[in-house]
Amino acid sequence: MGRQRAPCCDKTGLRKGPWSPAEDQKLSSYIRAEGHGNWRALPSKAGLLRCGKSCRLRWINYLRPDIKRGNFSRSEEETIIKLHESIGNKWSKIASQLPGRTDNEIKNVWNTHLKKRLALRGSNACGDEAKESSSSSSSFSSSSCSSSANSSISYSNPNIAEMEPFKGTSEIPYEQKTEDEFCFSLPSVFSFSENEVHLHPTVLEKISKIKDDRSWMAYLENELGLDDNQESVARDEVHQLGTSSSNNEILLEANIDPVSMYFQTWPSSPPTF
DNA sequence: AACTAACTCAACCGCCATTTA
DNA sequence: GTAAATGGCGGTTGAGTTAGT
Repeated sequence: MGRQRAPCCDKTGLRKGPWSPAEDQKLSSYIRAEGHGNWRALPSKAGLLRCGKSCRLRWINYLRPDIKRGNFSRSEEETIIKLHESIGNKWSKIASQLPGRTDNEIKNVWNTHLKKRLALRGSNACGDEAKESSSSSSSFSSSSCSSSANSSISYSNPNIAEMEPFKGTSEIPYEQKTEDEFCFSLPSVFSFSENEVHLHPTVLEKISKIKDDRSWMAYLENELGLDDNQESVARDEVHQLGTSSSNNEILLEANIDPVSMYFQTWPSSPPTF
């Protein structure tokens, strides 16, 4: 420790910055054919003008076939929050509990959404938190209100290896006590277990947007003292949306190979329909 | 329509841990 | 046992995008 070391590679003549489709294709096809082996040696073997580290990162964070893209589900967010509470910024360990998610992605979600949300939790009541999380671009909102009420997971469990996997769905009855609880429970109404259906990221994004919009509208209507029936109406609409068989069919139809989708749609953004 | 601020996320950097010679 | 090589991790940055004025 503390000893001097050479840089990971000679950076002269190496490309930096965003990866081009051709580079992705080279890297991807090389690793599929040969495996990555020695990362440092890989770029020259694969014909890439990139640092080995850069290749590794690109593969792990983007090209790996089992990568899951799209917004984080409510259960994923809760998992992150709870694991972070237990082990701190151990992103790779947290990522190991979330198949298909990368440490980098989790770190980004934490820094952009979850950290702020928890900060608000500390200073505000649940109502304010609902506003924040509903305006977030992240898919579902989690909250101390809902998670503490519905989770049996110990927050301070020091032994992560023994931690139970979190349920992808949680049953929340419609008889919520407050509008806040109702708003927080909305995402659960939609929780299609990811073990049951494989949703395309773009579909997930659309659904989460609908959910966010509706829960936010329901919240606003209550905050503004609009028709008392609004909440139940919104609740019914939400329920219908979440349980409609036609929606499920649409989602099932969206089971598309993410790798092939990726190579069909450059630049590196989630594919669009 | 133009400008600015805020946000997102892919990628880089540097350090630490582990493996190898 | 030691030093070098390599892999992996977490923090940070900055370009691109979106939202607000």
